[in-house]
Amino acid sequence: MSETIEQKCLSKGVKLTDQRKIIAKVMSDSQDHPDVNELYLRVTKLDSKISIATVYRTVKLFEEAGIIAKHDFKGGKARYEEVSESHHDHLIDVNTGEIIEFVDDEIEFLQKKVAEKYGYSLVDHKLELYGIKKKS
Amino acid sequence: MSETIEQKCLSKGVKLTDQRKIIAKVMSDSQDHPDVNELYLRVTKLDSKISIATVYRTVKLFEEAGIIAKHDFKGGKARYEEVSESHHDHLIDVNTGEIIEFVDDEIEFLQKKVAEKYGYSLVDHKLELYGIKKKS
DNA sequence: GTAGATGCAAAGTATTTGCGACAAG
DNA sequence: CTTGTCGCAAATACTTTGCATCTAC
Repeated sequence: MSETIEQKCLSKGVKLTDQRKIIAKVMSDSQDHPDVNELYLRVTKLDSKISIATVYRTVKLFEEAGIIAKHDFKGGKARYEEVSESHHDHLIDVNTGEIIEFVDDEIEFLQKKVAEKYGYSLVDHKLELYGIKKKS
Repeated sequence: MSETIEQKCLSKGVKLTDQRKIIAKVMSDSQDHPDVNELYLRVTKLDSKISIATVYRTVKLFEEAGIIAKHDFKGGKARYEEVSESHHDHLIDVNTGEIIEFVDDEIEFLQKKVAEKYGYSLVDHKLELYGIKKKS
């Protein structure tokens, strides 16, 4: 891990309140992709007085600062994860909800090529694969 | 166009009410990716008595029958389009909101390969590219 | 005739916001 | 100090649902 969320806040001029420190810690410790309510549950274990409004405000802030990433997987709720060094996409098990992170350079390259073909510069992309586990 | 939405309803045993016929027509005539409210506006131009609840119920029904596709592009609202012969993905202009549909067989193939690699059968996927138009 | 569809309004979710109190820089 | 943040509750946006009525098959 190169830079902690707290460090990123400082370098981006985001004021570090107690609540934000706790939310930052919870995000860092999360290996999954929690939604706001799940985040709220984890956060209130560390400080029971934090309100869900603050969690909403903070994830939005962190997202706009490029510190965490927002996903809209099927299910209606926004889910978040810390932005890491390496970009990756998601393979979602439609039965269990389990999420596998993967990288495929070839696909990345082809995406850029498609955008170019239509006269665009790629600024962002979203790739989600939904699958069912094969019996082995 | 091989089969109309109405024909698909019949072959899937979906009862064809007047409201559904109108919603089917509006979907067929739409070349864009309307959200439910936009759909409601278009539908009520043809029959002002259709309620938005029926539009919600109908798009859900059509989606479950595989007749139309639901997308969750950035913006929070679900958006729909008729399912056509050819599968395609979307390139979205982040400035104008314009949506370009594209197909890239190589990417399709690689997606399947990624899923296999992790022991999964691909049942669905979502690929969205977000770009800005290059000055030419 | 009957199971399923509709319209309406009320109820759910997910998320945002106004405001007075409070805290970081 | 002063600007921005927090907690609370009310507000908003999108979507679903209970119920009495109506309609396609």
